[in-house]
Amino acid sequence: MDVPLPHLDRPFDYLVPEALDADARPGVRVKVRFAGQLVDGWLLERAESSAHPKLAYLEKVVSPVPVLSPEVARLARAVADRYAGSLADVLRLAVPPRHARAEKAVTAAAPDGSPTDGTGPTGSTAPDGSPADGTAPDGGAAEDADAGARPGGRAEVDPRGWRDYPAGPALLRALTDGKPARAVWSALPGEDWADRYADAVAATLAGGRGAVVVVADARDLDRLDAALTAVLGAGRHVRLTAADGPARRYRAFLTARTGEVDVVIGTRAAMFAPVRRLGLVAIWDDGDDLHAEPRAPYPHARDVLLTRAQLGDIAALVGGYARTAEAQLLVETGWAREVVADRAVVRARTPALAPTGDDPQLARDPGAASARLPSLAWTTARDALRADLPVLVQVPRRGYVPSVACADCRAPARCPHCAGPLSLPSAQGTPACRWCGRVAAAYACPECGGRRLRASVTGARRTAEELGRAFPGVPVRTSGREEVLASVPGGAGLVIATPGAEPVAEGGYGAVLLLDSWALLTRADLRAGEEALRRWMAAAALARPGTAGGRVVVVADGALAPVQALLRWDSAWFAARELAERRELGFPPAVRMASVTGAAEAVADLLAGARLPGDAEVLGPVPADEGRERMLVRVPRSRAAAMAEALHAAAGQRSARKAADPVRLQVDPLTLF
DNA sequence: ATAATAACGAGA
DNA sequence: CTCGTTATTATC
Repeated sequence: MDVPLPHLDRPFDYLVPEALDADARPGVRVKVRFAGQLVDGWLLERAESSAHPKLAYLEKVVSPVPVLSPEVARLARAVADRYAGSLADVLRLAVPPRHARAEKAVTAAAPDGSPTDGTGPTGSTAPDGSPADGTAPDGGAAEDADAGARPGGRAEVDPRGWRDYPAGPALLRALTDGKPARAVWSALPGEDWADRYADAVAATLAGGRGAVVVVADARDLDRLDAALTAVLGAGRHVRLTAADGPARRYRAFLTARTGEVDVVIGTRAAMFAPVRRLGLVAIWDDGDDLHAEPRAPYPHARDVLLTRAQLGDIAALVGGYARTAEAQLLVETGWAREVVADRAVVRARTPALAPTGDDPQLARDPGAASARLPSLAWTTARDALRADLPVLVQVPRRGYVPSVACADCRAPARCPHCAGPLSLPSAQGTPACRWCGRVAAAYACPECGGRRLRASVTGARRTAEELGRAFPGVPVRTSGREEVLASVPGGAGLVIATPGAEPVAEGGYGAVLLLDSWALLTRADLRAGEEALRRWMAAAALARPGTAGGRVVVVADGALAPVQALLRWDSAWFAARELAERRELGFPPAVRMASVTGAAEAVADLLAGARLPGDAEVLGPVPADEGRERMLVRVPRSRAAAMAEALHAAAGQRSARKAADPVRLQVDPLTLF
């Protein structure tokens, strides 16, 4: 039933009139009379009988196309359960709105009009206790390198692109063999990740199965699209993204649903794409916050894809230049195997990386001083430009959440009681926790013992003009929110980009400068360090290797862990450290958290009615925007399913008695404070 | 939203 | 004890 009320989140039985019998197949959209009015719904299954005494008739079959495949239906239910949401909400994300004209065009092209049923070839039953509910996933780690003889006659995919990663060729073989390999891939700097994903997709196709690949934004999608077209030729894959508009999106969806193509690539709108005999789900740069769906129940593309892999014996590939704590958890639990290069190869490929203090007084070169660049950054850029190589300058956007850090060592200040972030109500005020509200009067930094706190503020933003003045005669390009450049030519030139908008340079950048890192690192966010490293690595990966003169300068204290990880190009090390810290502090993904946001009484009401697991901790309240407040519920991962069910049920009770003020439930919200 | 159903209370 | 009215709760 396509109604958002949580207490109606269950199937209802209807009689099928004779006239609709042929069209009323599982997966079609229907209209039924419900509580007196016509509502949209999904036909989930046909049955001979019903326990319900008085049934109404199905009113209408909206379209005979069974847009909801059995595999996606099962996935949607699992995702709803994981995120304490309703099936209807997930289906709204999973199946794009119908576009009649697009439907006509596609069904005319595929005259049989009968989509394949979307289950994997193994027809395996879903093991319950998927990664969705947080239990340590069992079995199914990536298959061993020597997979043995394969059935003859299959096209072999050239594994050379993956040869820098010892486990890479085995991964491709496993994909071709249809094995549910699961890999966490750390891409080398300079790696053409899109080509490697194209290899993986081609290997999957060679094994007779399909693939879904999700990327964060349109630029990454274009790149992947081009790589796939180069490897597979045109017509073997389809793009599925909300940005293409309703008609094209629905058309792409149907092309996949009818089995016309076996490969769907796209932004997070593609994570539920129905693909025939799905054999591989892949995500690139899973740390990008664009992978988090902003509509209820706020599922994350990585988690949806991994749930999908778990439910259907499907291979999974989680890749990026930097590794997230979530990906690290997959590795540490044995659910996935890491695919990384040997240190010697890493060393050979990385640009020369160096930190530098950000005190502009140190800049003795007149050009550097005028641009307020640290001396090393300026000379590095100058040398690259002299060698007729492009220079990338990464500048964070403005607008960071103010937070409090130790004035001595700059470690973010956390509440001694619940490890929430501290804030300073006023310049001279006592710091207070933004989670539990406790006042931290006698705060002492756990890192250095310092007792003084400072509010972190962003420095003045360096502008393109300033840099242009520092390097007269050099062309300056900008790539940012308004206009994102995909690539720039290879000659001398300055490129100023905000994180995520860095263009690829032909032949690689001679120098990459990472400025204002201080602002990135002190954001009041659990993921500040991880996010900073992710952005730096994404930019630094565009530089030439050190052996070819590529240099990267990060304006940050070289002793800080994220900076260390960058200098050593070792995000696995950082992710392991990050995950360990989150275990200690009790943060996701080490635990499962849910946030309950709404009017104070409504939040209290919901939590009072929730039969939470005994070991659930309730933190808060803390003020949220627009006079609402927020409570956090924390449980061990083994209790994740129980917590989600309890919260969903409590929301159901509220909606059943028509409680007016809405409450927002979010499981593992991206930002905790 | 609306209809059923349960709960309640007053009057016979 | 029954009927009429009002809260409650499902809604095929």
